[in-house]
Amino acid sequence: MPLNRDQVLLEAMRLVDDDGLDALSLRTLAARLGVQAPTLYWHVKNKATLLDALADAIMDEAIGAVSAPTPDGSDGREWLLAALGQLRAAMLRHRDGARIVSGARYSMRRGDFSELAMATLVEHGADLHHARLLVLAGERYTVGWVLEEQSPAPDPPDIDIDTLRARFPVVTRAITEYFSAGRTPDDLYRDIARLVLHLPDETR
Amino acid sequence: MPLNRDQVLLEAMRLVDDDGLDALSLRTLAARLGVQAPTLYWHVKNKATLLDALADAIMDEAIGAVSAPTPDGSDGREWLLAALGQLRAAMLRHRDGARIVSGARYSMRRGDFSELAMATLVEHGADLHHARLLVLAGERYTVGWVLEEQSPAPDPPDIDIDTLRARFPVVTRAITEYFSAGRTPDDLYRDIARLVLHLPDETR
DNA sequence: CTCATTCTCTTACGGTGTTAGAGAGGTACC
DNA sequence: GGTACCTCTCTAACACCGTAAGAGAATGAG
Repeated sequence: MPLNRDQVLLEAMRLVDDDGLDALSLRTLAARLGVQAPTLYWHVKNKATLLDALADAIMDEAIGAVSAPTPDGSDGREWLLAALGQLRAAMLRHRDGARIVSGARYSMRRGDFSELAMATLVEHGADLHHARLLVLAGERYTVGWVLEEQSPAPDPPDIDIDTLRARFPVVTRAITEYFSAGRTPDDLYRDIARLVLHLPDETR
Repeated sequence: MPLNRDQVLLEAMRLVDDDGLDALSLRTLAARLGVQAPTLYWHVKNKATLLDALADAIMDEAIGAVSAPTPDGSDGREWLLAALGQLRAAMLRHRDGARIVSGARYSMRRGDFSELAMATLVEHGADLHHARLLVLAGERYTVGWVLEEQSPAPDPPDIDIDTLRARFPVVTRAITEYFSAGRTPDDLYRDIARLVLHLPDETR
């Protein structure tokens, strides 16, 4: 039974999930599929398009998880908040997910997400101007956020906590205050997203 | 006169500005400095730290360009908007600047920027909670934005305009409407940033 | 039986980051 | 003056990378 493009993509995603984007080479991917590296070129144009396909897959997950638009009277921004949460979740589900999405040279699925979001907002009564600003703000914020969230923490010997406290007093105070109240990174993402979308602050 | 770490960094930045981040290899960098590749290891630990140093340099430009905090009574968010504009400008000044900044494994200067921003906001009377949310929102949005802004447009044969119109009707309508009014990408960034920071809409 | 298609193979090229270690040049000390 | 050290650059090599060219096996159609 011959290899198949979907199997290649699936195994590529597994490899990335296991060992990270930097560990994805055509040779190791081929090895996991029991095949030689140049064979992959039969199924995939080159590595760049493979990465684009991975980005598409992540965006598909996000779009698929977005709930159906709520009834017309409700606030479209609440729906958008949930949609952005699904986008974040889809990227978070895969190691280096945000890097993959943001690194794609062109992904139609990213456009699909924006289209869905803007159209839904307009359906809910937003004018085009605000829909545009809200969706762009939300998307860019979310990608930037997860990019940071997934970047590996520096090695402990590399940096020590007291130096940080001294150099960044306000920042450290701000984050310890936030998390000491039992809140999670998910909460922080959501609280800021609500700010970005001009939804009422739900903190405390 | 022996080579020097600063010259290495300067030439690396020049190379990136000329030919893009993907063209930065230790061999070509060495060649531009009239030296063999392994020589660079005397001045720089490895390529990753070189990239971190480039990110630091960009962040230094941004921090250096940030205006002195305005008098106490004024709105700190207007100051933050200007600071974020300088961050964007610094990344935009260098090819792949946002990729370099977002790819840095750890850059103290990014912390410096956040600290400066949060401290200034607090100085201007914001409480810690809002300072935290505003700064994080603004930074992540800005990095996400410029990352997109600097990603190369796909080749024209690769995608055609009518397909886009059909697939993304609302999005294309939104962006053509925006730019047909004579507005620039700079305006769009700033309009959305004002939304993110809850500053009054200045559009039209 | 033959031909064409589909898929995988081997071989190879030019590039990458990085290591090991030799060696040149200058400076400091005995 | 000799000699030990430090600074900086070199050559040589390793293991890896993405990718191209083209041979060859397997399969199915006419």
